[in-house]
Amino acid sequence: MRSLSSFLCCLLGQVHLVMASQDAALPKPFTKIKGAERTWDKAREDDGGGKISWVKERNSMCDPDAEGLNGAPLAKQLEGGGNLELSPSPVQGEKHLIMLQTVHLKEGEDEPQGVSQLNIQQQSGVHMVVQQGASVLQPLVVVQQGVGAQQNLPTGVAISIQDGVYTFHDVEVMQINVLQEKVQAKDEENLSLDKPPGMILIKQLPPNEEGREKDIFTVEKAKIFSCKAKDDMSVSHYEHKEQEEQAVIKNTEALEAQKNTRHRKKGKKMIFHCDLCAFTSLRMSSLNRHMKTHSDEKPHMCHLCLKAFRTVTLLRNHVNTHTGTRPYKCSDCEMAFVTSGELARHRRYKHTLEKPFKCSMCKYSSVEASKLKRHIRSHTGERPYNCYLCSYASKDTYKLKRHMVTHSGEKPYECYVCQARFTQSGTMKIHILQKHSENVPRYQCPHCNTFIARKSDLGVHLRNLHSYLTVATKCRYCEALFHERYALIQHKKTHRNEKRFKCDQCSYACKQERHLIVHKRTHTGEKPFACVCCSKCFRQKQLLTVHFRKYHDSNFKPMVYECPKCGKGYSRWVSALISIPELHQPQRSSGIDMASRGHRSCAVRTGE
DNA sequence: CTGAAGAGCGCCCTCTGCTGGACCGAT
DNA sequence: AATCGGTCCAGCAGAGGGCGCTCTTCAG
Repeated sequence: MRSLSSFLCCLLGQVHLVMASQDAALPKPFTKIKGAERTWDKAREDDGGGKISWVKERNSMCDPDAEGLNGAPLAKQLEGGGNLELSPSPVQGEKHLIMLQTVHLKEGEDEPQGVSQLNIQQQSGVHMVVQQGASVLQPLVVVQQGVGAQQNLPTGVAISIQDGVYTFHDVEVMQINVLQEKVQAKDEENLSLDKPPGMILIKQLPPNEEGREKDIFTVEKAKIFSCKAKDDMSVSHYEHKEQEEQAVIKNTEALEAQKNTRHRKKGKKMIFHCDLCAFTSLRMSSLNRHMKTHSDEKPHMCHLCLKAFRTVTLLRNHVNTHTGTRPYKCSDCEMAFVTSGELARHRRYKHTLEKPFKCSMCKYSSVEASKLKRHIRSHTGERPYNCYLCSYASKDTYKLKRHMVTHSGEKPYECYVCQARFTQSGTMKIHILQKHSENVPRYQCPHCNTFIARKSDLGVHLRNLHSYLTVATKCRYCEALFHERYALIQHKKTHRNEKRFKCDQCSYACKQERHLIVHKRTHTGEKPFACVCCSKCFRQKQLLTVHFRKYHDSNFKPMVYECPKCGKGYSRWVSALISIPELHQPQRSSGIDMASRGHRSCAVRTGE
């Protein structure tokens, strides 16, 4: 299928399109509009290198006497069949609202009657015709039955003006309106590439090549309205709703001169369609009711809060929220709801567990279609909601909102016990549970007796200590091999209290290697620590330090521990302590009979 | 014209798991 | 005293459940 951009270029002639794009195969965050502004030459290239014809149009596209590019009358060109050249660039600085319609035809069905079949291009079942005799030239994009479906594209994609991707199934009538309107210089300044999806930005280029680079924005916002397009997952109402509304206003103004409602034959059925959006209906009453959605008229006012509503039903539902009236009560629980739909959905969630929306890629199913749509994003990776402060993009609005807290520094959740503040409610909840609850749940490791406060930390514990190591680790003290760190650590502890460092020259054994090294000096006679003052050598650094302080440091004042009973001084605190029998602490004794050397000696001395 | 039923969007919530800094005991 | 490693803890994001509300469709 030829891209619709080709069609529009075909239709508009020297018109520069800037459009929102959609990648149907791999949806991407649509807040970043991928469709870059196309250059004039690029547009020509995209159109198939001359396969597309161009039609020049004068002030009014409906003018049958308008000249083609080559100066021949338009009607003549049309009569000639084949290629029609359009060039809607009458006066620089004018806006256009193109009226396009797509009509699904059944196989073998001809174009609608009363339409001059100006077959601009026909490819893959899509071609464009121009309505004859209409007050406004209304080219129709005609889609033969099944064309859209054959693309296997998601339903509800009203139009995606990107090469090769656009579907019309589900959209019975589409209009692209190009309004002639004086352009303001300000519009040029406001021109942005970041137009929302579904917005077609059309630049009017001057007829001469030189002026194309400084083109004037003539067709600013030819909005493709489509209620169905809301189904498209790549359409962000979150971000573009306001812009869409502005576009609606613009188009509303544009269409002011036209009738609000028109009807058109589709086969033998009468189709009523809204001029302000793609809404269609077979019933006039439905259209009339729909038209109220485009108006601000809300005649039904709540007497409690003065809020106005379009319908009595809406008002009643609203008033019920004031009064707490919930007429629809669940028969299986205490829940009650304002509407029957809420009750039905509640029953599916809580009681019937019916989940009609099933994911084709996994076993997930959901009660609501929107939940399935959200779930599918976890398969596609689509992240439509972009943070404007960093590169983060979210799959739904709530996560983006939650993320924005990281920029504001806000901590909305406060612990009611210690007033500590948290960014997420879940974090606060676990804080209260761990810090302020009596029966704190702890998670026991299934492989050892370790208890860990948080499940997530148990996961870390399992990964670090109990995961299988393909390469076995050898114990540093023996030949044992272990594939699990925890087992190795436990094994090492068995070496902890054994005197595993043995002297090879005597029976000496010790727990620490450094002690063995010092001991071995008794065999070798090595005394590596020499005093710088008297050249006396020592086997241990500590002995040298004591020696230096005692004999060479004039500032050194040895600590004196005084016996609280007799006042005698001792060089070690333990000696003073054990001098008092009632304070005697055997564990501090190093095996030497300090008591006999302590107060007893003191008594001897004091007994003098 | 009205109301039920259903669809759709939005919002808020919980559960879950990962990450990195802080803390603390063992070495 | 320094280092290492395990646990504690808060921050943060992924995924999904549930409900409020509005709109469309359709039958009575």
